[in-house]
Amino acid sequence: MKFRTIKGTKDILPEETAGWQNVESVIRRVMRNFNYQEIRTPTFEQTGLFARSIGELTDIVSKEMYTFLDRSEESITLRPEGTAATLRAYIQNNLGEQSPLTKVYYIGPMFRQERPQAGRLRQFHQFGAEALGASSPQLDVEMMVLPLEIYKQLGIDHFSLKINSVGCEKCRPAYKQLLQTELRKIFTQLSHDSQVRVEQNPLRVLDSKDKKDRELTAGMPLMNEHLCEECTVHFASVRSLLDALNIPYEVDGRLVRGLDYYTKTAFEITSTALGSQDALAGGGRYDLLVEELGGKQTPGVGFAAGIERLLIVLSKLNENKIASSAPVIFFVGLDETARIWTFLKTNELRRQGTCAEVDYLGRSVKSQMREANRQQAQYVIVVGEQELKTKTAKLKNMHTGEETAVSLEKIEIPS
RNA sequence: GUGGCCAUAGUUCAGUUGGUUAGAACGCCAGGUUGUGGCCCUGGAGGUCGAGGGUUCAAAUCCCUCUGGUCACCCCA
Repeated sequence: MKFRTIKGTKDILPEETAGWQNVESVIRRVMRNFNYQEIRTPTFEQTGLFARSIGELTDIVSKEMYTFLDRSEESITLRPEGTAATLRAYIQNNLGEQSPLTKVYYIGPMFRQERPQAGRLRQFHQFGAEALGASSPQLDVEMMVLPLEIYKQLGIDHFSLKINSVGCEKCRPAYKQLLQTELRKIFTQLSHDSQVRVEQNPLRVLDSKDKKDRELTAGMPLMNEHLCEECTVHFASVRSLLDALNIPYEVDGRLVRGLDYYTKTAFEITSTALGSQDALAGGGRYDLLVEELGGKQTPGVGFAAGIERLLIVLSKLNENKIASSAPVIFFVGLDETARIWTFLKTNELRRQGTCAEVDYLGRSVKSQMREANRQQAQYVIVVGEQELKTKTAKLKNMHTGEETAVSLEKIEIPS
């Protein structure tokens, strides 16, 4: 075979699209109910936008981005996530000047050049939301409720929500130093990856998946134990709002997440139905990011969720079985005259809003009937010389096998 | 980026210790009396055995390289 999809990319085939569309429509419906409006940004941006927002030292920026020079030698990157571009659009179009609070959602492909595995692709799809302009913990909670509600409406009830507070510019630096001092004491025993992080991003050491690192850092001070007054209150509000909404969650003091821009709240939703890539959604607050990207100081919160991973969970639970569309009526033409008539009639019905189909391959009656059956057509009308002469035909119900007379002038389909 | 496993019809898989024209099921196509599907029956098409090299009288089968897939590490959606 000459051409294949690029490693880590996939065709979404006709038999799968009904399931995708169903998921997308639930996402859009829930977003609408929560009063979020869709935003669509380009799939590629200036490389600097991502480097600046996500963080130069993160894995995403340092080794996973699809970056290339375009013909004018500008460095371009295929978006690895949705927040950066959304905020860029927010700033560029002065959305903050038009209303004090902006609530938007997006849905579309993202790109990261990682080694593919279960639940991880190089082009994958995310949906997510951002609320810009308010620092209320209510919005932090809304960002958790949104994906949970979408999952619930799709029939998923088993997931776990982990939350943490990663502090702010006031309390994080002091904690960071404290943690670094502790980490340096056990430096030589840490895994290579963690050693690198001790200086660059010590909080991430606590989030290491390495078993030995976990044991070594077991008694270490946690960020959420060293929050400033403002962050403490904020975190407590988030928790009490979750309690009030009866949403089960777990405080995980080690949760940091891989993007540098989070402040205060960080959260993650995981599912045991997934393999080792078990994160279904993640998000958090980013009160410094808009300013970092050149906008006015604006607080914000958001989340992002993977659609492929959601579909994996749904298929494991045997949910989201959406039947693809089938013709309401299938015409069988017997001779050339009838074939032309059925083709024209099919077009007429289609334009009136009925899904109709004919045979285009010049097949036998038996074959045409088989085709109608294969396509799960609801009704079949066989048209030949006789039918065209009398202007009446038999409407066959393919489910019951029953045949009733219909006028070819005015085809009425029982509802 | 590192590692394990895998690669045979459209699909899911068989294929003995290397040995004739590489099989099955499902799917697809066509028939089973003059113009009717589903079940059933009959027949048919469809494979450079991932690619390249090597060992051998002989390779789908053994060895090497590459490519692709998959899972895991790392990280994340």
